[in-house]
Amino acid sequence: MRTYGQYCSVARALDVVGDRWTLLIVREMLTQGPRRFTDLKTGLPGIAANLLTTRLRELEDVGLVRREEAPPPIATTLYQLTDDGLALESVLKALGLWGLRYMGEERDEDSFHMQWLAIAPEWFSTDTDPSGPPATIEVIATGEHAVIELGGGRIHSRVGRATDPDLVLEGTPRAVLGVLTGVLTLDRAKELGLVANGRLDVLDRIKPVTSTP
Amino acid sequence: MRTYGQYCSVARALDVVGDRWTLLIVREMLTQGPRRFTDLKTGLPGIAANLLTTRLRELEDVGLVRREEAPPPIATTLYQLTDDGLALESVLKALGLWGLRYMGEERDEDSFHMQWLAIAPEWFSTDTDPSGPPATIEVIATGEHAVIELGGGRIHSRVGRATDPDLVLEGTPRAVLGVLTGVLTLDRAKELGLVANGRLDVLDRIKPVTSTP
DNA sequence: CCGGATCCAATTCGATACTG
DNA sequence: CAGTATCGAATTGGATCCGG
Repeated sequence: MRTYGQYCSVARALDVVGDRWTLLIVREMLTQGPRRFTDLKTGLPGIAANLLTTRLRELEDVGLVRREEAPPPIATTLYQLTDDGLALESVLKALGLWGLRYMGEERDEDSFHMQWLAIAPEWFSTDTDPSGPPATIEVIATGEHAVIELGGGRIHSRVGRATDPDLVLEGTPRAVLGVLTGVLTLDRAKELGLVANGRLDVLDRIKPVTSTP
Repeated sequence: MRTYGQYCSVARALDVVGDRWTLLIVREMLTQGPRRFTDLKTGLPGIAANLLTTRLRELEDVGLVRREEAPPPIATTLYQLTDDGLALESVLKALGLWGLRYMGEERDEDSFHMQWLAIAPEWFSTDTDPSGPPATIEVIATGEHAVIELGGGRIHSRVGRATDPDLVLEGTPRAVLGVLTGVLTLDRAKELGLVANGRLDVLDRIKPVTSTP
């Protein structure tokens, strides 16, 4: 772990999590919970196995990750974030919110996992009608499914299928992400191939969070 | 600029600002305003000149930095953040707030600049008495001076000397930072060598911001 | 299959020296 | 002051191999 050698909390933070891949490894465990080595490798297309090994050991050494030997019948080691690791959520939210400005272009070589899209409305959007009735949106992109649930002023999302959703959205990752974060109007998203079936008014409740915390 | 190749806004953000030194270069311009090449190099102890050149060009290419040829008598080029660059403030705040947990240890080899300390109360603390009278704190560490001003619920800080401050704090960077961010009690800081002269009650108005935005 | 370890090529970084 | 040029050191990426 190379250090910047500066007595500054930003530099200190980057000393710990500034290396390549580190924050993306944290993202995986933060949004998915305890993961096996192979799960992490799958969720991080392009990472070399030895580098993942190295990073996990570094994260363990600085106390951001805890490894747990799962008992039989699983009989494998699980990697999970400690409280200090979980506290990085605000950093990932700020980075992801800022990075939304670069989501306008989809590159052909880009990999995609539904969990990256699913977290977007939970982190970057807000329900403008907190006292409104609960609502469920099912999202489909590249054949994968996710569920967005609104209720009590909170937006929660997870990978998987919904039973009896109020609205179903299907399209490219970009089109779906656009409407769920408010950077695309529904009309514009439809021009990009989005198909929406159900109670479209639910979308009016979703607005982007204001940038400055 | 190596890319992670993931359609995820966190990964996209790291594609742009995840390289070594990049966020620290942004920190300099964000907290200090437009800077010359040499100013940046001075504020970033340890960076190689060629790497600074490379990073500045990359930042310019992605539209986060604008270079401006200052007219005579300055006759030099100034580097400043664009609006997209300024929007990284929330990322640096989140990182710096998280990184405070690592400020407990001062390493002998660490470099220190007053501007790194001065930004701390502005970013990581809050005035719990917004309707209280304006107050001025002068801070001295390693021979450098800074001014912290409270008033109207805001905390503002800058490098330099104060005229007629309500309180003067002098000590090691760690001791001063500790009291200004609320991670050290005044008594504990005094044990670490802090000298405080003036209206100590002003310190009671300063509390750490809550972690989650 | 899972969780690595090992090896090697490609890339990036850091230190120093040098220039207009 | 504001960078280039150069070169060795360190890091990263990719492939392969291995014990349970």
